[in-house]
Amino acid sequence: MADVAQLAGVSGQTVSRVVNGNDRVTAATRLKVETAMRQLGYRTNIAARALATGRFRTIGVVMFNLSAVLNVRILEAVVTGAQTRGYSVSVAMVDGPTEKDIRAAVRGLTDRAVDGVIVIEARVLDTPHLQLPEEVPVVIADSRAAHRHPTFGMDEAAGTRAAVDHLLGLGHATVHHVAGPTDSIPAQRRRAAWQRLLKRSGRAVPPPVVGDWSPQSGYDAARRLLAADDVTAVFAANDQMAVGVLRAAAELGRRVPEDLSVVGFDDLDFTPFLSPPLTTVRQDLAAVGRRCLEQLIARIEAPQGAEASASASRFVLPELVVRASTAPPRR
Amino acid sequence: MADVAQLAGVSGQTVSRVVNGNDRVTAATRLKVETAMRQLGYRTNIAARALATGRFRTIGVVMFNLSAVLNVRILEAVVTGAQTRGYSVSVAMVDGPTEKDIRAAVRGLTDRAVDGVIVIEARVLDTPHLQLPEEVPVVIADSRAAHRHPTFGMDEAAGTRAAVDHLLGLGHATVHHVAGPTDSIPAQRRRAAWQRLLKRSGRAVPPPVVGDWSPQSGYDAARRLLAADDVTAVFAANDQMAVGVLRAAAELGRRVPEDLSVVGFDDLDFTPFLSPPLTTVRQDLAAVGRRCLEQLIARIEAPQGAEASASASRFVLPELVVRASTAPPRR
DNA sequence: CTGCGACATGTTTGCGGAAACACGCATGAC
DNA sequence: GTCATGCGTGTTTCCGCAAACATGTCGCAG
Repeated sequence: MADVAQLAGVSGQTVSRVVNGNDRVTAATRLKVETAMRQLGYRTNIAARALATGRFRTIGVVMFNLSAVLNVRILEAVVTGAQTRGYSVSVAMVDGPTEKDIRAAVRGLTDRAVDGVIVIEARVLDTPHLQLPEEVPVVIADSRAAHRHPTFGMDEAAGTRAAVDHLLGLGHATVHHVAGPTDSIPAQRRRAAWQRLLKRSGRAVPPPVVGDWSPQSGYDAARRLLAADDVTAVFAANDQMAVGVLRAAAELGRRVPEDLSVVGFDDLDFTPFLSPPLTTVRQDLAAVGRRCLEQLIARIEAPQGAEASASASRFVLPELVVRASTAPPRR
Repeated sequence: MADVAQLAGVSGQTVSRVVNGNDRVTAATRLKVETAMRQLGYRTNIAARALATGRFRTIGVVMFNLSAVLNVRILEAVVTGAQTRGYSVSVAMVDGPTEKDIRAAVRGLTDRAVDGVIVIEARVLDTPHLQLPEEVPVVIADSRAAHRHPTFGMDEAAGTRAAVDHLLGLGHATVHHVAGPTDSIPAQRRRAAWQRLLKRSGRAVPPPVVGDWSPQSGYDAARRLLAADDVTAVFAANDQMAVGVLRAAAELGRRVPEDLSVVGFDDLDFTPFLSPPLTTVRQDLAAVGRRCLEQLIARIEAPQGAEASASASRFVLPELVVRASTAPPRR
């Protein structure tokens, strides 16, 4: 910076002013400085700026794993959004499902210099109310609102209702459920909603079979489920497991949808091309990512009193996509 | 830091020594300092450290998009690896496929303070030899070696050979190809290898149908391909498109594998559960990510003369997984 | 008993930029 | 004509840490 200042015949402070946009600088001096910067290939050192300002223009994202396609979609939305707002994104992965692990990850990130943190899918076992250190603003991408921080997510109950009502409306006596892992919040909520809906309709609530989101676990679950031959409708907590269910049905000679209706969750890109095309629940995860980011940046840039802006609806509504894997039960 | 120093009754420099590990500090003073740090909740300010040392302990990753599952696997490996080595990871997404776009992204990253950059899938249209600014070490995750920077990737030719040889060995007269987009390097290489292999075996080389990696494009391609009824074997450049092929075959009444053999590429987690389970080529992308990271960190930490360590094999060998979507042609 | 090292610790300085303040000059009101 | 005002620019200082060098202390050999 000093070199630029000297070449342009001004003080370093003036260079700083030019770099940071329009403080009052004459067009002439601005031009001189800009020319000098270009000649010298000047790049501002962001460590120095961060040291002086206390801001990093970086946000941290905490994730549990990147195998879950849906979480990646949130990440993608956050990264692209952040980029256009002039922020960069630091990604951290956390191993365990406890609040302690998350806290460690967030600490690692704040040590590492971020202005704010987004936690994607707060899969916490040990506490229902995630509370993180207050050093920087935190926003959580999750489907329950119980955290101490602003939270955005899907309306899991609405998605589940769409699926269950669809099957019930088709005439099925009840709906069996292949659930996600018990330490996953979305899985918990889908399962709870499924149970509540069946009860409310006065249907039998068969014991759910728990999977781990993987196709293999869906397959295993279905093998167990389909041992009984009165099962006519299965709601899987995600599409991957639904694929496993479809496979098990094929192996057991149960035709879908004639003998068995199957509904998934997520609407992954290949689901329309399965045999049969899968009826599933579509979620707009990118919207969740975008909202998290907006909220976070709002908090970062308006340190106090930014609470008011919590107006935007916190939960995105999913949408049932009916394809060919569901039909009325044969009688 | 000054507060800690005062509380511990030592100089700031000694605190710095304790924080940065084992310079020679007495166990006693180390203990005093550590106690003081804990009492005060001291966290080292990494901006200041970066300013003083010129190092950021951050690496940047440039990606084209996060929809491609395989690229995400590389990212995941890089993030976890970096974390254990004490580095954090900054992700940048680049929109366009040209070298200019990539260069802009890398610049953005270096402006943003990274010690090195990993470029995942250098999808470049305008130049076969990607060359990036030399300010920091760059490593490329790609399946061709022509870049000016260390490169790690899959052996696309070997994977393609496994698939094509398998089909030819089964007795198919030739193999049709659903290719990936023309601006993708892996797609180009798979297509070129496929063509070369057919020629070398003296087989007819049918015109490939180009898709965009999506299941939909695979479906469309197969509809076109299967209009002719002498097609007995299809090699799709990725699993997603293979799913589309499977679907099209089902709709057209072609049984797989009796009437049509299909091979995919990637071995996504759900492929064993398709109907029929898909024969495909498995790639260990995590290994690619790990090697890129190792190489990059080696370069970062040994600024000069690190060239010698290019010994590790640059291309990971994929592996054919034979399942139920391939069979000898009916005669 | 002296002197030399080795080692633990303190002091000084600088990394590159921005905030706070100081300064000089032109302008306009009285 | 004098003085407050506003604006562009320069000066000083500090952000928090680590590198380089300086200092003090102790042990041990001669």
